[in-house]
Amino acid sequence: MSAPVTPRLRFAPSPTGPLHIGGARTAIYNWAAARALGGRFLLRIEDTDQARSTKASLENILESFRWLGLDWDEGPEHGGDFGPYFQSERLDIYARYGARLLASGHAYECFCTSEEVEAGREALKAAGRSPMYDRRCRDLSDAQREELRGSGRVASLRFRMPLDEDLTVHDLGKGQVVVNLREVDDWVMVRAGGMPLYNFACVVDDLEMGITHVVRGEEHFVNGVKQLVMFRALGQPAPQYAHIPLILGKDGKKLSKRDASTAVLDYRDHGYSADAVFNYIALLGWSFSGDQDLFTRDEMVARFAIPDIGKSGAKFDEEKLQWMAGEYVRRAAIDDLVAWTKPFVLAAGAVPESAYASHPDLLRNLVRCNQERIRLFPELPPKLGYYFTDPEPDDAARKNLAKFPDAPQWLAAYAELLGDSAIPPSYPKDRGDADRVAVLPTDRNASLPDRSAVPFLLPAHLEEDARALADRLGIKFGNLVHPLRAALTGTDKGPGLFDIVYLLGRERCLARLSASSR
RNA sequence: GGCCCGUUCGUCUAGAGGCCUAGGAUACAUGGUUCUCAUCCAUGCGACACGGGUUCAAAUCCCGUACGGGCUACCA
Repeated sequence: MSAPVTPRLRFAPSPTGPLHIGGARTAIYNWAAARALGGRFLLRIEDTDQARSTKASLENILESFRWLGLDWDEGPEHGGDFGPYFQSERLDIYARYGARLLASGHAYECFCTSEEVEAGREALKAAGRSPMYDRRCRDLSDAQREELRGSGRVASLRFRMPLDEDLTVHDLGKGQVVVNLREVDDWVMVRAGGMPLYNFACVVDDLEMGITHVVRGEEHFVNGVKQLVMFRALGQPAPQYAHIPLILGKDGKKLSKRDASTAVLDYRDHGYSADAVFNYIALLGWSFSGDQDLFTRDEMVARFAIPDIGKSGAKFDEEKLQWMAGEYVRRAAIDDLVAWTKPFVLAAGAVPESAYASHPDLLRNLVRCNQERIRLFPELPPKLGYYFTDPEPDDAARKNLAKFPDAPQWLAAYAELLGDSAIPPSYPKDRGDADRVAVLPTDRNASLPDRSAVPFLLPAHLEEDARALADRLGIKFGNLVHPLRAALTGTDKGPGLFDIVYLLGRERCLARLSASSR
């Protein structure tokens, strides 16, 4: 009996651009599979294309991982026993494998130039056959090789694929697929310059790093075939591959920038909850259960299995992502939500920065009062501005103010009522315990607390008093509330009006009322 | 062109021969709650691509067609 093998999975991006949604989904599935299997998850950087690899892309990928909550056990910044984890630092290892495959006859030197290979392809195409390398260097004699070398040509290394074989591939994503190997090129393993290419380096690393499962996009299916054959040539077992469909845009084609932001961090910058983005991406091609769309990372790990990944392409639907972002906002712990929205609030200048430190409970209440009214973080600042700056009434507010000629008198009456009431002072004054005593928004189903038990009248008391005032004035409650809201907030929508009065405080309310009833 | 894969409400999906007059979510519509908006609740709208088989029975199995996607680099 052989020893149990620790499952090891990897995500192996090339740092040639920001991490995009599709890559993130692949990463999530590999991560979840590693965790579900009780294995290890590693990050390997495939930077053999020196011309296109950048440091900024690497940083972007790592930051995307951190933001999404994907932790890796081995790789950049974490080390590990199977390093180095940058392919550019593993060149000697590739050289060793290249020599070995050359010696065993599984690889051969090719002296063709790119132009010659391309010309050969064109010729085949013209003859109605599949365009591929014509294999003219496959069976060169030693003498011929020396002659080519002597003429100044530099060899690349090609893999000698079987010429005629039906290979049965067992793919965790696609099931059993029979591939005619004659359809597959003698692919280049090492460039003429000596740099290894993807398929070659990938096999060496997956082997050396003990990778057991690989989940990746189906654009890699044929690569998988090449890699399988190379593992066989090495006499080593290949990982289990799962090739999964791509994420599509609205037009049904591979997701592109035309459809939506494709970079993961754009969603961070646009104020989406990271948990929501993780959850939504995970759902693109995998389902938690028949009737539950929202789940945590731990819940996903508890249920995830590679064969359950869907077989057909999923379209990226930004509307559902937004709904999900809203769900996560509504479920968020208040201190998290305050922290997440803070950069957006400050950037918009909606709240003085010092207020976060001097009036934390006021901030909590302000955010809580809007928690069910926003989906993305940038939606919050416009709803907070009027607590700190006198608003300019919008059209709807103006209309509510002008609807009844008597409204100014009603507002004056309300101002008088407020003037005689015990309500908290306005920011930046010290509001004492006001924002701790009242945890807003007010629960309409809660019973009315005793007035003598609290230092200030609570919103529920204020409402009770306002209803009494409306009765005295002989008007409907709504006729008082609508102009009042307009005068106080400059708009016709928002949290419960008496929560607003409470949060606005005495000075601001009275000032705005006197301005409006003039 | 060749090779490979896929096809359930607009979208994401559940469904692994009878539990399906196909379930959930989103979106949309209507109604309810409320001082507004939002939330929430209720209801509605809406799909097994098509054609043949196999079977007592098919969304589920097989074949074909159509449509869609991927690959076809000295990129990954």
